[in-house]
Amino acid sequence: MKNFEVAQVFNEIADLLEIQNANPFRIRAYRKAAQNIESLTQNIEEIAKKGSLEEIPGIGKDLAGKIREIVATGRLKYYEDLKKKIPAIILDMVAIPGIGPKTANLLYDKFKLKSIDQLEKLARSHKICVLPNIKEKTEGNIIRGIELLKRGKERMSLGMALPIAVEIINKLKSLPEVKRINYAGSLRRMKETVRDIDILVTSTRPKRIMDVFVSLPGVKEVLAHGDTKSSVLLQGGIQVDLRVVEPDSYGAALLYFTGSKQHNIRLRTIANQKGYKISEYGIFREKPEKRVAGKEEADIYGTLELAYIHPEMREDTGEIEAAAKGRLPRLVEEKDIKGDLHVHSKWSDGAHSLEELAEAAKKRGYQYIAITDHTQSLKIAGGLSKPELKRQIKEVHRLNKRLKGITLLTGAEMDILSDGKLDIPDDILAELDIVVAAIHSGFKQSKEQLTKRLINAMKHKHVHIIAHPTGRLMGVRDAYDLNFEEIFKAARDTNTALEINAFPERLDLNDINSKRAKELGVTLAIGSDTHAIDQMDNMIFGVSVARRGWLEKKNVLNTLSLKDLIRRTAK
DNA sequence: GCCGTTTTCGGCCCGACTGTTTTCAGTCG
Repeated sequence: MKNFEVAQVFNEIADLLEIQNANPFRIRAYRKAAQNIESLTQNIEEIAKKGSLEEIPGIGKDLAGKIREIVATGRLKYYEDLKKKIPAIILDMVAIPGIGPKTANLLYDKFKLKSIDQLEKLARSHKICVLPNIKEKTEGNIIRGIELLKRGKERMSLGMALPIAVEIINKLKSLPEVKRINYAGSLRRMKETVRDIDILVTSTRPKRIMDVFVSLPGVKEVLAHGDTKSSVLLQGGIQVDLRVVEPDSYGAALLYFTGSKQHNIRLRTIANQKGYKISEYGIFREKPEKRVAGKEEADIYGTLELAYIHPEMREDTGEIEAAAKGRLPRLVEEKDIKGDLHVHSKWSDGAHSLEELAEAAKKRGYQYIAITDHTQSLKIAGGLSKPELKRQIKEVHRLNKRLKGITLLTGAEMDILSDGKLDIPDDILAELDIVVAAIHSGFKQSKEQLTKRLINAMKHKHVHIIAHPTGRLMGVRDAYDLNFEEIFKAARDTNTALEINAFPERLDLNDINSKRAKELGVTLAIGSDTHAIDQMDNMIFGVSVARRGWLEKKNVLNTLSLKDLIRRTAK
């Protein structure tokens, strides 16, 4: 049983309770528990086995019992009973944007609906407006909500969202009315996927900014257009929310819109305990009411006697406690990265020559990059045979004599065969500076087999890094199931680095696994997996995962200088 | 349903926008 499966049950219970009009705080307790379980770095089954479920924040006696039942039987009677009481169509309706529990119940009671299609027909033929408080506009909203749902409000990758946000910001920046502007939300927290893009602006003339925003090119539909808050849909259904506040409220608003929701709730609770109130306009002393701060985020944290918390950590997974004790990690930054240890060239499936790659790396300020082309069993990617690899090593050495200010490291991305062996013999591996190993086939093996396969590769005396350890490709292939505790311990014991692959569809290891790996003393390597020069810029996404995993400079292999790296990788 | 240097009971973050009203409920973030 995986953590996210337990979390999903609790989230669905919360949805069901909402429809039943249950105590909102009880509903929140389920959602909070779900979120905390999802962000655990350890497997919930093992925590249950140890009997320490109630140490998880938000898990008390009752929920601990429910978790034990799920872990033991794979089911939860309470949840199944609840589902029986509520028609599935009501749950479906609540999933439509704009329809909440109240409206869904009302619609069901009146029409005894069987399907969403039926609801759409009723709305289109103006038969819903017989209900109280529903007129033509609401019918229109229901139709639009159904269309939105059908199109699917998928989360988009960070790599897709960030450039869109930057483009909109650049357009709005040119307005003289715009003072400060930044993106917020899960994008600023650099979550691997984001649902919509939040942008915050300070201005004393919000109306004009709103008018420009809702008529930007690319805006397909305006969802809301108020004085301080507007929402639009871009082509492809991407939602962008814009909020305008006074300059004095910038910090408070940025804090609020960056979230996460759980982080904000914790801060507001702490504020209450200390006699303050936080809103998006500032932090206020309650009696007598007086604004204390709000212009900068750091001032609000400061008022609560907390150290400044970087956006990537704001998930209420212990960062607030750490900030109170002054024990926050000093997060690794992009400028700490001294080189890239996962780069492909024309020799296999990359687009550029060794020389072009070296020049691009130098421009980025790197000291080194490792050329890690595929090896022979990965035929589809033009993997190198033993003689080809030998020739490449010679070529790299020859180039290094000529290159100034950048060093190419010899390397390869070895294929880990289905039995854990590598596809190139040891004598040549011994000549390489950096050996990266990865699984490219046989994904369907059992958890035990895959775990063993990776550990065998780590035990190999020449392997330095395991690339994209779980093999996931977002939207294409799920991560394969591994025993992470064993993998991490083996990585630590064999002095093998695990990769955070910076490719936006991979980001593998992810944030949660990286955090656990660090806790167990594993070193991580952030690799861009570049196949074309532009992709070197993806490094920022890998660094974001590292920051979300609380990693410091010392936890990341490629923050080492060339000299230290060579010393460290001499196995 | 959880939680406790105010508490084992009584709290639990806070505000904007919309559509329908004419002071507010519902929904959303």
